[in-house]
Amino acid sequence: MARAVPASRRLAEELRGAIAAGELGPGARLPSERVLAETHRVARNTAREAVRLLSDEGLVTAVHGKGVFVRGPQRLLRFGSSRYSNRLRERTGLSPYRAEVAEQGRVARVDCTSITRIEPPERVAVRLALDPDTDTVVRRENWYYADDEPVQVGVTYIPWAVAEGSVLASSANLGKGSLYARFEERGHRIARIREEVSARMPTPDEVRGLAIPDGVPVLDVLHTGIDQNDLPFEVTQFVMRADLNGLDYRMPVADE
Amino acid sequence: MARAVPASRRLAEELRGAIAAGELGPGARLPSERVLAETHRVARNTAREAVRLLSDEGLVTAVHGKGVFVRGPQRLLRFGSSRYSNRLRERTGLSPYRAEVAEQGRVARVDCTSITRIEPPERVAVRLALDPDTDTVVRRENWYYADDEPVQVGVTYIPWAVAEGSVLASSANLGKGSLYARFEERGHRIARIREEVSARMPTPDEVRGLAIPDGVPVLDVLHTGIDQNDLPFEVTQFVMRADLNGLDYRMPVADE
DNA sequence: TAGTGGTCTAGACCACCAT
DNA sequence: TGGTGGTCTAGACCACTAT
Repeated sequence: MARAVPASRRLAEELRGAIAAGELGPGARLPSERVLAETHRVARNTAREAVRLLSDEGLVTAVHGKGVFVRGPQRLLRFGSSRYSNRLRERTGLSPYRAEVAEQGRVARVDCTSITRIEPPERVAVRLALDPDTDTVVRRENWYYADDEPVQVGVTYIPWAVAEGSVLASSANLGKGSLYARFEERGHRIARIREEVSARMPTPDEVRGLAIPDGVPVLDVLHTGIDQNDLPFEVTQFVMRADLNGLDYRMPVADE
Repeated sequence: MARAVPASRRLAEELRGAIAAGELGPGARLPSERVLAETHRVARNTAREAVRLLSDEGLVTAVHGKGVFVRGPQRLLRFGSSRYSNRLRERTGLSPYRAEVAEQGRVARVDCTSITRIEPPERVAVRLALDPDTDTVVRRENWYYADDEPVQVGVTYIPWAVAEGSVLASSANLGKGSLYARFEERGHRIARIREEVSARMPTPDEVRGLAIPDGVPVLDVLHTGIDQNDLPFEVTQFVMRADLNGLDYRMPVADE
């Protein structure tokens, strides 16, 4: 005989089915935990456990005092290599983030919350080909919002030799064309990028800072900008809410 | 006065601190739920809740009957555009997956578990520029293992016009050089790829199939292969355990 | 057999939200 | 004020692992 399926899982499966079948569409409220418990003749904790299973899958979100709601698919902000296109930057004067958010009819905001000079973390030093003991970098922390909702954090590391004496090292306001225009003035025109992508659950700090619901992972992207002379001149670590952001890369395949 | 922090969260924080400080290193066993409950003077359910918070963060894994263990960082299998390199394929005869796994001293295995002919899903049809009502595709499902542990699933869709009459449409065993060598024989040499990356929590099916622990998301990669004439000839959806897989892309930036 | 995590009960009180 | 989710208690029994 088949192993018994726990009541909480059966209830979860039933609700999952209702969501998949569209009986509970995006935004719909689930029956309250107490109602679920009563109708299914289980303790409230058991019904609650079922809801938690769905929440951990990212299917529903609980709102204290209001109820549990079905999450709908959200339109993703899509970022790819084109966001670093020199042409795009020169034509629009818009940062790639602003362009993508505007495209979706939302309001973009970017805050530079801190600029410091530090010793580079190990993995940053490696990618910038710096000596972690003697070289320093400028660390710029940026928060990205869409309609005042935080969607990404980016921490950029710039070798001191590159940033020294420019607004890169001192000012939150970078002026027209933003970051990469300033790099170009310093002799570094972006030619190639490397992006190392992984995904993980957010840390408690990230959950707070980005207001991340249960059951939503983050994309962790380590970006390296490389100039016309094959020199890496900038590393940025992006942490993105995975329910609001995606990546869209187009690239040639090495031939010959 | 500051809002009170629930006991379960305080306990979780304490354990998180012990893990971060290295007092509980990778592989270490946490005190049992009953011991935690007694030493912290809370009910077992409360201690259990604390452990669950850590589990949902991906910091620990519970093993029924044995205990709760600290998860260590695992070495990622890294995949990027180079895996589609024609040169690599021609030089080694190895599939890119096998090459990466071998590099890490692990044993690779790939199983093709099904080959069917179907109407393409909407998003596949769009990327292959097919008519979803009249065109059909060959669907090949592949499971990827490292040391007999499942790490990825890939579902490849190939237009019938491309696959017709070749082993692509019929045989799990593709022969030397594997998939892309066969495409080339059919006149499609891979020139560019597009990869659309997102992350999410796994479905219950994926949890079962890939044996995914709690607190581990998946990378969901929609890959499109494009040939020398700018024709898309293949779409693959990869679902990868995010604790074992990463992506590593290097690409030029559009200039001028 | 003893110890572990997994599930469940039947309560209780608190914090948040709408009316 | 009444309904919602959030937290907690003090038990109970089951399923799995080790010895």
